[in-house]
Amino acid sequence: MATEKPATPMGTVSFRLGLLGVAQDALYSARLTDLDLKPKHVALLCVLRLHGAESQMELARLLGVAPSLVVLLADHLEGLGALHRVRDPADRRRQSLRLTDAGLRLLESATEVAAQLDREIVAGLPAAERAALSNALDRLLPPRAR
Amino acid sequence: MATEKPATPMGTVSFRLGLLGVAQDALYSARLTDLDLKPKHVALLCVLRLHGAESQMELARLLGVAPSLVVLLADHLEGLGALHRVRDPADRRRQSLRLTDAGLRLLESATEVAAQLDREIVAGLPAAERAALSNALDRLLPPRAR
DNA sequence: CCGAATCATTCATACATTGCACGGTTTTCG
DNA sequence: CGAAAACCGTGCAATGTATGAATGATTCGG
Repeated sequence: MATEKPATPMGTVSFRLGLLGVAQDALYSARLTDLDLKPKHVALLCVLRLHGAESQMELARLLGVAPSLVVLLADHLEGLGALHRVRDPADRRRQSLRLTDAGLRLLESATEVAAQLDREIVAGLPAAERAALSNALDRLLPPRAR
Repeated sequence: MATEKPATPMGTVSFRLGLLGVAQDALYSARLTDLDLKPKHVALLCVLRLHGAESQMELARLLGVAPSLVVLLADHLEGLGALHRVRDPADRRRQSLRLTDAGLRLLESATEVAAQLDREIVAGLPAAERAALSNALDRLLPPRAR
């Protein structure tokens, strides 16, 4: 029979998920240095690409970070020419963040870096397990991030 | 057929693993406030419990953090009465970190917190997928952490 | 026995993130 | 219509986390 009460958190899924995820984040961050990006910048680009966002506030909510951090992330991405800030004419308090062509290309590069990481990391997993992992991640990811 | 080139890193396992893992780490950290612990403290306790360690240097290597951070983590845990520092008589440069009974109980509490998180998080997963996820985490975790 | 290497520790520093306050804008409602 | 309240983005100070370099004690190699 399986262990009912694991002796340490190492026996739980959530703790190991945290360990692995944090390591993964650090690794991805290291691989992104050439692109002058951090995982959070990439996350912002992803949301912009996949959903779009009406305002920086909405972005902050979707990313689960403070609005003032979105300012800094957007500042940096704007500095890279990855996006424009456009005042929403309907509500001039809001800034619409628009992905540029350069931003799209940057996102593609970041995608390739992540894909390369995938090749290295999940190489050792049998296909069935890999699919199950991918599936589980989809289900567990907070809806706001999708 | 599956998508050959995902449009964003959101299509990769590693990126989603990072997102989920970082979120998981933050959530676990929040749940640990009552115990006055952080996930890193728990990780240290885990290593001590599961493998033991001859020195703080070895601990740093196993945890993948700077030796100077182990000092701070051990300071805090010693303050909680979770462990003792004992000079290794064979090599008096080294400190042997010994788990106390209180440390064991603290680790058990931290384990229960993680187990509760497991119940909440993986509740929505079918048993087969849950097992596959657990299995995949075991395989992907850097050996040093096990 | 002496110089190099090792360990734990301290310190200064870098970095990410947050909360708060502020100026400009919109909405609510008397 | 107009004033008060709410909202958005931004700047700034503060917090917490982690690192690398310097220090002192100890051990190891030749």
